[in-house]
Amino acid sequence: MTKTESAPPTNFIRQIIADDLKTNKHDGRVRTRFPPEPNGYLHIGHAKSICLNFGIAEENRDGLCNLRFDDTNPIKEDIEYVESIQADVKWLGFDWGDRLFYASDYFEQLYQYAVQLIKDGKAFVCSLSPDEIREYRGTLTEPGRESPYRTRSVEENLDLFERMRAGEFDDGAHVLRAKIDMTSPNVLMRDPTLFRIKKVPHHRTGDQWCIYPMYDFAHCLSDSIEGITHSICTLEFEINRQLYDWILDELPVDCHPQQIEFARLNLSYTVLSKRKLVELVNGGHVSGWNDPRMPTLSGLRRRGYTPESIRNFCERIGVAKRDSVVDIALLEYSVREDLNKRAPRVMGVLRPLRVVIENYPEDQVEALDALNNPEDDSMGWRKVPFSRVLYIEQDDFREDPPKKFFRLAPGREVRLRYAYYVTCVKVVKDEATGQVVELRCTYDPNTRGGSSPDGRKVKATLHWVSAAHSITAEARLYDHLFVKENPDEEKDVDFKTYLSPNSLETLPFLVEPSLANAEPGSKYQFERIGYFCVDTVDSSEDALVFNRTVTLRDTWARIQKAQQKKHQK
RNA sequence: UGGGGCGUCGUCAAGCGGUAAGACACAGGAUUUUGGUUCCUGCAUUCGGAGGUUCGAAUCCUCCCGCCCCAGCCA
Repeated sequence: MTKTESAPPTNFIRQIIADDLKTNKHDGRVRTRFPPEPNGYLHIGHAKSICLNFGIAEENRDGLCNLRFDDTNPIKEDIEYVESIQADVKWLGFDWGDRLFYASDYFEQLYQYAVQLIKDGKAFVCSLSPDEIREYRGTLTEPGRESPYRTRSVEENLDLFERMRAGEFDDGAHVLRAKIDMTSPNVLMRDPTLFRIKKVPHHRTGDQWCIYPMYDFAHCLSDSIEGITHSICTLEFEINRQLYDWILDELPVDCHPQQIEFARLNLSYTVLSKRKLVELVNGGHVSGWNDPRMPTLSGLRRRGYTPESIRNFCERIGVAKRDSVVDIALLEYSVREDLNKRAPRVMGVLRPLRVVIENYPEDQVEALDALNNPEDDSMGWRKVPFSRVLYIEQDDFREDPPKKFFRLAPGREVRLRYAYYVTCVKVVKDEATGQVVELRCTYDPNTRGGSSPDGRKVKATLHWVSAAHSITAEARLYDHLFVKENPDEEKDVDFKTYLSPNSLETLPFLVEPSLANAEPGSKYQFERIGYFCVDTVDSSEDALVFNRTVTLRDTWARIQKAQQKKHQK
């Protein structure tokens, strides 16, 4: 064996780290962190970042990745989110050990660092109003002007800052600002705000604080305090790097991590911005953060996605700096690949067509053997009841079969999976509508199990369910949330106008009796239909609910599409 | 029109001066008791464009074009 497990594909970040290791830049340490703000649920885009940060730590000897909540804005944050985020990271399969941190753990240190900056004449208390600050900031093409409060003495600044902390002032009365350069072409460097007053209780520190650090101040210092070596973030923070470095350069810290930016994930037919996801939840367009149509980790989990499939997906999409939109087909491919190996096969009928086997004894029932997974014999066999009255899928019968339609048609013989060869001898229609309501068939008793001693072949194998033995469950058929590949392509059109009306279709589902005790969360392949999992929220023992994770690849559907196109020409 | 980034197949993405990996998608074909899986085969004479350097350029230089980000007391 020359190859064991293939190493994760390289990317520019792994290269930087490899180079740093070579030059012993951080004494050979590799320390990353995943720093979510607890103001929403994690989505597949976060998974990319989690896999990157935790993945890099796992790949390197003594590599570690911290989980740190960037909880510097109590107005938006909530304990509900810190809990769901931890659950999601764990579910994905990553472990932060004892390194669960919060920026709020560092509030006192951060305050002291700010005091240091004031003492060094590098920060001042500014009493301009928010509007005035904006005015003074200038524009992208014009330099800003210095605040009239910029020249306050160190003593006055110290006093004011202390009183800000003590709660003597109202929200917005003062802020602490860094003294950098109001003419900088980088607007972020024009005396950025470091602390602001918010008389709001914090989900962890309660009413201990009424001033809270801004992201730019808290993030770099939190990284430094934790001894992070590589601070990996998304592209929009590229311009923040200058400030990140400024703060760490001006303060007496002994760890100055390197910020590295990569492109965030975009996925076709969905949206991945917290703001938009919140909008879908609050607007009632989905049932919640864990609606199986949501690209959130909790939604994907409920939909039936496995952590492995998501990690494989994240590995396949790569990491780079260019904006991109990954085809959702790649995500779907990743679940199918995983579920194909592990999901037991079962049978169920979504749109039933009644079939009566005329030469099968009225009261006879046979328990036929069915293989649980052709990909894995160790998963064993099960019994499936067969009787005179069955249901097959409406799609599996055509009175006038078109070219290349191999399934059942008048006079045609097909195989019922693990059962018998049957031949359609009569089509029963509703007199009023002309609709096919029942098929009369005959079976060949010599084909029990699905093969014929005379070696004759059939072109199709159909799934089926015994009418008297099937269980009626509910199927929830999910499809893309949006009809447009890139729902937020046009700036002047609300992304919600592209919400798909067909993202959820609910149908009764006739399933084989072996499913009677199916556990919530368990995953199955309904043969010839797709992968499903038992819903963890709405399913109960006497009312099973199956969520369709993803369909099987459907070559016949593609042939049909091609034929339709031909006809249109 | 300030600054910071980015442009390689339909979609991601390797490539780091020696003559365009891989994956998904797509199209054929083989095997198949799932039109599933698996397995073959095909799929960028060309790297946003134009010049230049070089024996040799996607890789180096120059100019141009296009896209993204920044003017929260959000992160």
